[in-house]
Amino acid sequence: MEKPPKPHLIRDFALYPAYLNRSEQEDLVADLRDILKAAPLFQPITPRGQKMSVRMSAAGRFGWISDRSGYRYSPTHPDGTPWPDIPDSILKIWNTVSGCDRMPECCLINWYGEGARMGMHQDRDEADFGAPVLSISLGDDGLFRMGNDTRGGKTESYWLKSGDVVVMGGAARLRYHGVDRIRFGSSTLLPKGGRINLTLRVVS
DNA sequence: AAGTCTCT
DNA sequence: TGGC
Repeated sequence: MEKPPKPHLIRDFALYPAYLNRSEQEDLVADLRDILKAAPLFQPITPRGQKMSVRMSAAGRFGWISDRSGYRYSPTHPDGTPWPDIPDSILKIWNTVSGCDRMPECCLINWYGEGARMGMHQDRDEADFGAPVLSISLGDDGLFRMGNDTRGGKTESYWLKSGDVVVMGGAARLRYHGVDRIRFGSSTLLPKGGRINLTLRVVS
């Protein structure tokens, strides 16, 4: 409970650069390996039949999934099994920086390989927008773009690096955001390269 | 109700 | 932007 230094604050979007040091990042990756053994990455399909370029999995009571019948939180992996628990190493980060009294119910795991992107979207499948969304970057640099409460208008871009933590709460909670590109191979954290983004959310 | 898509 |  000693950590958070002052974040860069941009319109209620808080960026904690280098929040995790290298060995903390390595410990997280080791925890993720166990999770992904039980809940393998899958490639979601949008309701209109297009493959997303990121690969996903999750931990916690819910994972976010997309398929032809829509976007939703699901208590099970597409293979039918429940998601693994969110490890304490990750819950600790939530408790230290989220400023939220509820625990996260979903730890989404997004793996971005070479060329993977995430289109601009809002996180709005949750029941309580009072709880923030917390994101942890691991591996290759990713170009994150923040927009506004509606589509269009001016946006701001930031290169997120391994170990960075971002909190979208308050007025930033429902802003459109996305990932425009990955600098594939820019980090040595993940042996196969790529970027992992962990997103913690209260969903119910 | 669309919606993290792809196109300009 | 379009529209399962």
